[in-house]
Amino acid sequence: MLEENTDSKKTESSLKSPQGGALNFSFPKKEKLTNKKLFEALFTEGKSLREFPLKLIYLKTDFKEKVPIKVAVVAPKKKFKTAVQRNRIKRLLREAYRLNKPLIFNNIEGNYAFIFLYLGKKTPSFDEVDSAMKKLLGTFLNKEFHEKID
RNA sequence: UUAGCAGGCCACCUUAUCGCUGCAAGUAUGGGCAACCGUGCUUGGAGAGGAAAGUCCGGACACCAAAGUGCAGCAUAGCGGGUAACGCCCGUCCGCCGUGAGGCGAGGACCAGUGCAACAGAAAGCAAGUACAGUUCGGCUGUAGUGAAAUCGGCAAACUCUAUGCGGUGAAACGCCAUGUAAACCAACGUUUGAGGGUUGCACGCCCGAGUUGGAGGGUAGGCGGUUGGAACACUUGGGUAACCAUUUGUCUAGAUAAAUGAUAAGGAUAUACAGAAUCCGGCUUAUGGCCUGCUUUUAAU
RNA sequence: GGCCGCGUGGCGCAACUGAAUAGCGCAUCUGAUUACGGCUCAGAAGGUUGCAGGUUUGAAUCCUGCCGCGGUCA
Repeated sequence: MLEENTDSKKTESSLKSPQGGALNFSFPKKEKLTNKKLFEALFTEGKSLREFPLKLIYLKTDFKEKVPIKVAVVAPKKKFKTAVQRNRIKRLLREAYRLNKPLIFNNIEGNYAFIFLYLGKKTPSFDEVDSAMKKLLGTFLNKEFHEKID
């Protein structure tokens, strides 16, 4: 089932998938993580993966909304003092996630909450964030998804 | 052109694709007698700043069931004007700085009272008195020496006085809805002869008042309104030295809530400073790229 | 978003009612003592008082503006 989906990513059949479509690059409000309790749970119980300059904290949960993943993005205030820098980083992370969504959206079962942390010291370019995001999502899939199959 | 002074303006732009947040219209669907409301899709149009910042002043607005009186406290300080108001702005006098264009100034009062003055110096504020000279011979006058200041005063960004102003708390204000033990249990005090609470730091006064406080144990920390049309912006004419005021016509110009402006490609120039609204305005201060205009000096370099 | 508080040698503090030399403890360095080290004793170095202005004869202290850090709220 899942392998078929990855193979037929760019075909028309996957566009009609009930989960929102493989080529759906949208990032609506539903897919944002807003619950305070979930945040706390993530920081205490969540597992983490690193791919410099990014860090992913994730946790398997259930939501009321029919969305597979909820995502939040963090830029630390200690390293980046101005709001402009923090906004810039958060926008880049969000954009990178949005464009790489199809990598994981069709290969996942259940609900996950994600937090992306930025660990670098300087404001990055989009290419850096994008490549790191791709690697990070790949390792996430390998860990969670293949371990379960085995 | 370089240096300096003052004032004003702009804040990379255009197109395409993908994406985000409100608004309007249409449409599908669910609910409702209906008005409408929720969700999805499509189209159209809008979407951070000159400082949005610091939170340093001044207001609007909201609440405090008296928001009252007195004391305390705080702020301002030539004079005149502007303003909703101000510690802001304009004009002007004076003082200081600069060759100059110009800039800066908490700039009332020590003949109301209290206080302060290290070192040096004979003496630093009930006075006392060195040396020399002069002399109308009166411990009268001058000079020297110390010091910021020597019988003349100085210092109120010393207490203070004078004049004027200020009630307090800030959108996490405040109103409504939802959720949930729970009109649960134990102890103390009390029900008009009043426990306790509210009311500005204190006192008085005033108001509310049948519950309040503590223990043990537990619940929610969500949604809607406030929330963007305003001391608004642009322009016409008139008044005023100016700040500004009056007036004509026109425009609608962000409303997020883990928090909306980004990515990619192409072109103009190849590079883009400081920096992100959070209730809203008027200022001040600080950060910062570039352009334009007028003026100043020696006429120094071309 | 609002409201408070604090900045003094490397660290923790004092001097804040203006007075010329900014003090104390720990740590550091040098010497003495010891076979060596510690303890102890003697001595030394280390400060733009967070920064910049102002008032004053004189500022860590008073005033103004910045910078940094911390706390608090329904």
